[in-house]
Amino acid sequence: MKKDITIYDIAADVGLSPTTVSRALSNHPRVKEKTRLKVFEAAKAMGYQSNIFASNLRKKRSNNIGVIVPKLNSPFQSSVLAGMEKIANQAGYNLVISQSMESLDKEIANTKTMFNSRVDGLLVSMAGSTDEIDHFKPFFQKEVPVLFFDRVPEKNGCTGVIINNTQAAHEATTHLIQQGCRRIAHVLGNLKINVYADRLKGYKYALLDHGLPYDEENIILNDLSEDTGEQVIQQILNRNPRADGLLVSNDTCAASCLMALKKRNIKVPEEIALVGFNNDLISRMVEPNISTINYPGFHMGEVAMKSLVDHLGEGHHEILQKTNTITLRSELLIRESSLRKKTNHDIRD
Amino acid sequence: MKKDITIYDIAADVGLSPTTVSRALSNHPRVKEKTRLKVFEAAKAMGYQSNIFASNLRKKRSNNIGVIVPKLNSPFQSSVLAGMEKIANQAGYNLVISQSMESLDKEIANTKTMFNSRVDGLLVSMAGSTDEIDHFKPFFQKEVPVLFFDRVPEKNGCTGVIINNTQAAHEATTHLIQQGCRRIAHVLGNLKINVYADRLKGYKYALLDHGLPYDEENIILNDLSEDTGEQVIQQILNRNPRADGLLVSNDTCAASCLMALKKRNIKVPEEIALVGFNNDLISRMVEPNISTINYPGFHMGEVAMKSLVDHLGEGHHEILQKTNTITLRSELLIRESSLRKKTNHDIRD
DNA sequence: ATGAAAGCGCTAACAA
DNA sequence: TTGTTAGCGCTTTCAT
Repeated sequence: MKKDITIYDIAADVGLSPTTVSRALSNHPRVKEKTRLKVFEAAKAMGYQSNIFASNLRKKRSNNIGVIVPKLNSPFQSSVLAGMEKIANQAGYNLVISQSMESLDKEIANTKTMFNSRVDGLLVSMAGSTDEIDHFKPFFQKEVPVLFFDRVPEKNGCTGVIINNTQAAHEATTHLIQQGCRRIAHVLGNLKINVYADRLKGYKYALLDHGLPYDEENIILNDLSEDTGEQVIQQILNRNPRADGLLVSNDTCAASCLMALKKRNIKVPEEIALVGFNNDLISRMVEPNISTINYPGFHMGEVAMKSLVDHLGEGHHEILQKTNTITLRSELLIRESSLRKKTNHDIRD
Repeated sequence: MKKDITIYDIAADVGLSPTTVSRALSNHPRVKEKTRLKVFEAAKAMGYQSNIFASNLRKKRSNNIGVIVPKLNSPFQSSVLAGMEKIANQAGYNLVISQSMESLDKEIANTKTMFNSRVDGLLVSMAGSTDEIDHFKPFFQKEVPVLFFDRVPEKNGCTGVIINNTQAAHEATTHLIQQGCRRIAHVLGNLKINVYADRLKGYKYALLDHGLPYDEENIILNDLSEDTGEQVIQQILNRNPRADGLLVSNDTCAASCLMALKKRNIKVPEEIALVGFNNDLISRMVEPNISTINYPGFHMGEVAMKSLVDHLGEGHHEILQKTNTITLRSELLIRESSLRKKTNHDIRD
């Protein structure tokens, strides 16, 4: 490997000090325009590449932002990441991404790695099995900003970007009730996760608000993956009277349930009305279209990254504390899978 | 910000030289076990965090691997990334990810950023508008390994991980012909991209092999996004006689086409048989299920990252040259959308 | 098995 | 506007 060109080489070449070269290259205002140009020219001619390691060492920052997600290959998470990348890129930050695979151990390991690689900030959507946040302590202690999104710790004092899951589930459940459903089953992921715990609350409250009984047997827990539908529907059919409404916590599982229902010639929405979550592509593509909660992943990514970047840029360490939680708007999209009668609700999509 | 603990602090504490502390911390063999333990203990007690910037500066490597994809939020790309993350994580590398948004300019900018941040290696799936690879020259010159995946440059000499797109399209087209299709339309993305150019070849050869005419009007180009189906079907219906087979270059667009067909009560597969690409979730969820090419995204990510990591680990700069192209197996999954008569082909899924 | 010394390339405080 | 000086914290010869 041949030796890299350094600012010393440039300095020697143009007859200036390394300091001036450094300043010129970083567009420091107190450098004569002519000097600046001369330096840039020489740098280009000599094939100079700034050594970011040295710069990092001096400046004590990496220009990297870490992101830890449960799984990279999920429609929601990848939308979030796309939004984050957009903003980070604009702001001149690099994105270092890792996945926890829903495992606390991996999340801890990833957090450690992120800390050791000295990211300037960390964005986290927590793993399903995570029930404590001790592993973020090093960040807190060192005052490296940590911002949670979507799946946030219950503990107070953590900053996060979320939607109002309680409200969303309440709205969806209410809608089902308005469509005439009286026995609504609710399919959820791990209740340790705020997202699902909150939705369960919203579901309960909606039942309560309409004088319907809450029955634990209507709560079905699984990992919401694409092949869970059969089992969900099986479980529903085992009961008598069976459910006439189904609120599923993501569209993949909702679509899977729909398939299982269609296989058995159970009419949707007439016999069982169905509402999903996320507004994934699939909810628009299956037949009937699945009513769903429009969950703004891309936007959530943008907002989360924007707050972090602003925070880093301005250097006040209070903002992130002040704005403790950012709640994004979500909305129920009513489609064929739950619409039994025409109402004032218009189908919007 | 209070001062960080350094190896000097530890050295002072345990009464050793910084050198020995450094060696102990990196498990150098020529350090007495007892010393090693003592150092680790002190490090832990004092809350030491290795300064990776200094280490990078000395070792001239970042432990980061860069990845540039066209879009983060695509089912295929996010699977690839998941596979890459898995391997990189295991091997102790961090993933720095950015997206080109299908734009050459952004790809160039991202490449520059990756180069400046001194990633140890780069994985790239090229943007649609990229038709030259000059922007990777700095990497080539500095012998930083660059490995392409899926969308690779036509130019020889670049290492890449791909599937045999020509063969895949050939197989799919042949299948449609065997199902009795005689006028097969082919929906593709930007033909600058090897992926689509190769598929077009495979499609043509298959027609040729079966004595069918190639008609350019059967080639439909668009961005394969979720709302392209209407337009595709419109275009097909404008012709007389209309197509009786449809090969679409991804499942999202295939599903969209399917919707448009169903809307018009055109029977699939009877009137128009349909084959997609990628084996995305959606191909299994719509009705009828869409026949598709199983495109191993996750595996492609694993393989690409594995080759890169191996290459970096072993330090021989030849391997990557020798194995010029790794071709992964893909396969046609025959489902309802194209199966007109029972054959020996079993429906596998 | 341990240590001394040098330097990776940059930036920031201070000086001129 | 430019330069001098002094590290940032680590690793790596080379010596002991």
